[in-house]
Amino acid sequence: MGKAPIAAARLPQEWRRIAEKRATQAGERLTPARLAAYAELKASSKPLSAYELIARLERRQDRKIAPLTVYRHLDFLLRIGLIHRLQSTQSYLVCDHPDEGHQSQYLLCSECGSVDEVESASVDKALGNAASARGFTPQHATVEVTGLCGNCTGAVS
Amino acid sequence: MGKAPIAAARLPQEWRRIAEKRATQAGERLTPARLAAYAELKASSKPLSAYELIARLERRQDRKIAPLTVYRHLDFLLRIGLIHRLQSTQSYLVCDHPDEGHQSQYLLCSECGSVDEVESASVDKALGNAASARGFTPQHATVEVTGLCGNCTGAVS
DNA sequence: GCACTATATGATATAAAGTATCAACTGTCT
DNA sequence: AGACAGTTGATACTTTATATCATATAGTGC
Repeated sequence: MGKAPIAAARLPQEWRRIAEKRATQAGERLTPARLAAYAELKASSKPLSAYELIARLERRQDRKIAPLTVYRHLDFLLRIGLIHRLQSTQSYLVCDHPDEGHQSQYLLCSECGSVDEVESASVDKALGNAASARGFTPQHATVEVTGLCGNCTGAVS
Repeated sequence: MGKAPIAAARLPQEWRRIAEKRATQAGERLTPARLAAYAELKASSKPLSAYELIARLERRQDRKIAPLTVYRHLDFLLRIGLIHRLQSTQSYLVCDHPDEGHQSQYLLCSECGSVDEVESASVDKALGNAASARGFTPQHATVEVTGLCGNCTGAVS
């Protein structure tokens, strides 16, 4: 079995560099398979479920891929902060702002499926206050708002 | 088949009345099976997964219950606002404040599993601002913060 | 009370999402 | 090249949730 290079979705150089940097910083390796998963998510206009991602990778690479394999890639990408998992839809999407120390909120349009990633300091602060008022020490916040995006607001019958 | 009354967990009268009121207001029926599911969740000190709930109901009623049945009861209870689903743990818990028009946030302790339901107006407001700044019309917000509760903060090695 | 209708429940099967275990490969360091 | 750590693959399985179709039950008009 010669090593056929893994076919991957097109990924802008800029994003590839960010991914490499993050991996290196975390002391992890950005392998072709991991990169392929990342590129596939990046190429999608919408968040993908793990199994949608598997299907797309299988189509592109023309071979079977075990769920566990992709879940490991997703774990890796989550771990180094390149992607995010939407809890309310059990799907995955690339981080728009893969900077350090971000705490994001997500606006999910129930009409068109688009997702807007927001970093609101005031939301962050309000949450911090609410938590500490209860003696609670926050580690991670899941903030996902469903509703209608700008395009879809008013466009619904 | 005589109708054996469904065995249910003890539910304080006050909560039962609230449940009946909410069901009536929604024009829905609070059947024994639905009430049993509600009582079982209420009796639990922690959120339950759907299948944990099924197991408990089966034990209490000493019979098999199909998943779909319980999911329907959960849907009902969610619909009329008596319970809430935690997205980050895929589990269900009774609403502490089953008042109208509540928008709650949840503090989940990763150490002891306890959950604190919070209604912070400032979080709500900050979220509303962030959304409208993007032309986004919110319908529902999922806000779940994991961390350490008051009891567990500092108690961890 | 008795049929009528809408809703709720039950039985069975299946889909979707995620994990466990163990073996084989790959890349890096020496 | 040899050894080690980390990564991937193959197979099976668990957990979470839904589809379909038949049966039962509760409220409504007579």
